[in-house]
Amino acid sequence: MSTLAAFRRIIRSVPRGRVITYGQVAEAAGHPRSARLTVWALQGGHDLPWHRVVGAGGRISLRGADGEEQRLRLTMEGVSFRGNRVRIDVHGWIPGRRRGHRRT
DNA sequence: GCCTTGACAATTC
DNA sequence: AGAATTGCCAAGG
Repeated sequence: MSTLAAFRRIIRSVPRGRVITYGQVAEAAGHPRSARLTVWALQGGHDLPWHRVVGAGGRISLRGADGEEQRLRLTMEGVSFRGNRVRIDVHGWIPGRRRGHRRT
């Protein structure tokens, strides 16, 4: 499978109401230190749940209107925020885990 | 094949 | 806390 497909597969695996970080996508796709590849993967990704991909610590990396839309979409899915950060401790998704509850 | 560009991340100052 | 710095990997020019 192509690297791109691997990344997109991970992104697509994130269910509604959950979020994943760029770094985690990369890690799950087999490129542990390449968060930027997630950016690259999202670029062609029209059909991907792009709004469920957030920055480290739950930061909304998009600026302006795009960021607001992302936040809106996430909120609509039931994702809660703390300031301008998604509560990844609550909504974080880790591929392979059915119950995204972090544990140190 | 070298240089630039990315919706990033961790570190350092 | 915020800016700058470096690492990362693939694509496009």
